[in-house]
Amino acid sequence: MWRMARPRKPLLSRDRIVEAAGSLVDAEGLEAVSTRRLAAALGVSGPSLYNHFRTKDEILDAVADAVSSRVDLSMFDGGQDWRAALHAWAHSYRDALADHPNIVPVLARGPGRRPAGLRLADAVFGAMTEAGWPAAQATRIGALMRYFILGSAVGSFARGFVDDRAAYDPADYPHLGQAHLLAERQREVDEGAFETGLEALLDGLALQYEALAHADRGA
Amino acid sequence: MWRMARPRKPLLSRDRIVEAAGSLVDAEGLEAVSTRRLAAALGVSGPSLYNHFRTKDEILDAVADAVSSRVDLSMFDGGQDWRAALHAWAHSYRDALADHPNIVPVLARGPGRRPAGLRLADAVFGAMTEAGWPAAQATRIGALMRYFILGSAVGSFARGFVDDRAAYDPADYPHLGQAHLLAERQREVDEGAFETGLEALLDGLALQYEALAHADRGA
DNA sequence: CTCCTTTAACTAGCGCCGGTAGTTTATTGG
DNA sequence: CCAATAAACTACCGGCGCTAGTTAAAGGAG
Repeated sequence: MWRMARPRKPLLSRDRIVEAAGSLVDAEGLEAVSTRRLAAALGVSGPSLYNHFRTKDEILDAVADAVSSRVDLSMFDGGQDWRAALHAWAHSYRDALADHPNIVPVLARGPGRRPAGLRLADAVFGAMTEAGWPAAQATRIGALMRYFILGSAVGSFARGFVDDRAAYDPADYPHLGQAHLLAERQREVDEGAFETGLEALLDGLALQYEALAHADRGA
Repeated sequence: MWRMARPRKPLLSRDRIVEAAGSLVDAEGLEAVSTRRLAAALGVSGPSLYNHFRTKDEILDAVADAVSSRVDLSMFDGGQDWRAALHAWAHSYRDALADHPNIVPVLARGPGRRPAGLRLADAVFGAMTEAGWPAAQATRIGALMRYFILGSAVGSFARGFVDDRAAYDPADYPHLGQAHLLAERQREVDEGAFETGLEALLDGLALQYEALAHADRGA
């Protein structure tokens, strides 16, 4: 028999680990990811992962960052209207998260030091100040957009309901008579609510923006 | 020595367990809660908890539901304006979550079957239809408010930044020169962003509401 | 009051977890 | 060429959620 030591070609790399971890998270959820299972999927023994990452959390952070890095930021480059850019960005952001909903809780731990997360914050802040928003407002816009998008991804509304009429007794919940129907229309409900909320948010911000422009002229 | 069997008075109750679990979550975070640690805090052996709950998740769900149940819903009873009611409700909801941020990820798993979560959904849906919103829109409003509030609680924006100028190299992030300042103004930044976003959301919904009334008159 | 079922505590232990220590051997830099 | 480093391994540690089986008190049925 043979004692396995350092192989001629490395079996692992950070990229390979992140990719396998991402697939596992997508396919089976966050709780299903253990270092042993991940290692097995890579054809390797558990502790080998620790030659490439210091902790399991570091691996998950890298997976989350890979998702963030897929968010399109190009709309902030062109001379696009701030509102249109924000709208396009929000959709790209949400789509990226909706493609990988299981990793969202990790993403929610904060833009922190993950480079792609920071790149998002940087791009939106830069574009808003460029468009004439004061710095304090630009910061708030970055934050509140993140709230809304993250919230829609982490807390699907419709997903929480069960397709079972009996679960929502009208004596307890007088207005939820149709709630069991939400279960089967999950995707549609969540997408509609997202779009409605996004439009409302942007309409409201546009109102603020106009007031700001007025105040400028007045001064 | 003595063999401990059934005590004269029960040492545990669901309420006592939920309360202790809530304190532990608040004080040390979700990951710090293990059934053994929780049991120790209650002066009891680990498996005893399973006489009162089927799983650890059930305990955490109960903690989350207790937080939800602290959200004020009274503003939906009085004949208050839908907008004012929604504003007051959103603040009460956010405050409840901000008081116990560590349990929010559990809450995010969905309004599901947790009774207090359902009560929230029921109240806001009922109030919006009462105010004249069509059912489909009322559902969306409930969902999108949840997105925003949950997102603000689960994904504090400012909390993610580090009070270290060097962490945000202007070569990588040209607009984040002041980002390290966010760390110390965390609370202020998140509260300001929440209020700005909430106002924008409500302003935008009011616009839609007016358009709706117009269409009604037109028909 | 007695007896029997149920209840609420316990101890022992299973399989899995994240992570460490120490070993082996191929690669790489001086 | 040789020393240092790197990348795999095996063996293990303490802690995890949870189950099984035990014990004795509580509570209801006759």
